[in-house]
Amino acid sequence: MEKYLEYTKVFKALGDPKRAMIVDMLSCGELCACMILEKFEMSQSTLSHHMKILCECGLVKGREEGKWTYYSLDADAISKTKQFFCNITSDKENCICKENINGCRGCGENE
Amino acid sequence: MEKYLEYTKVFKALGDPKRAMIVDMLSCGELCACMILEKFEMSQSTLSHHMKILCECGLVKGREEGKWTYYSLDADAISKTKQFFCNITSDKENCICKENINGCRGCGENE
DNA sequence: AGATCATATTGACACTTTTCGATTTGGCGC
DNA sequence: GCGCCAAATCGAAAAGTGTCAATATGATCT
Repeated sequence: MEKYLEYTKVFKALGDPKRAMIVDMLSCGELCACMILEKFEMSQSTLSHHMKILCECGLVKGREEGKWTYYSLDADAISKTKQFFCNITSDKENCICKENINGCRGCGENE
Repeated sequence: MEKYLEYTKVFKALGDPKRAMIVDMLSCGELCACMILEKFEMSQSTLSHHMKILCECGLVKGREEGKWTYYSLDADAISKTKQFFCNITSDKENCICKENINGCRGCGENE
């Protein structure tokens, strides 16, 4: 159950087009906040807020260097997320849907 | 840009732990709504709302049979989503972050 | 030390989302 | 046709989200 919460946080972060674009931008390497800001019509505080969400879910890491902050993707978080997505979308043994659930006549027990 | 919107809708749908669990449940095969409902502490109207969101983003398909509605994952939507996720998280040519952007002194131009 | 620049934080607002109970719709069996 | 069942829709309340301007923080430069 906590596993779901952990990853739904990541999906929630990606569930905003601007944040998804930011991830896309970062996919080729580190960028400082000011560079990301240039590419969006968005106030500086709004960008900072989006970056915080991306960092808090683990997908992005921030590295401070002097007055600048450089952001980059966290490869480990990304591969774990990919795996989680594959997990919840592919067939497996002992899945809930294979249990015999009583009281639901729509599930094939008495037809 | 529309591509982002299309898929962020999917991520938004997965950005709720209960919906992620529902997807997980459906990963092994079709289930009727009543069976899903049994597994959650959630009102019937709330479940119906979640199923609508999952269907609207394309991840899930509903099939009506008599008074029951059976839900299942859409394999095509899933593989496309996986691909989109891989796309925005992996390195590529001509990425924005490789452009030479003026005015941002934090991006390595004058150090 | 004071000015300036890059970010982060705060507070406020509009908008969206989650949730429920109540109602509606449509199928099935008597 | 009538009542029952499964699911969808409606309306409302509470919580969460995206956004901005204003302010705070903290580093660098003169």
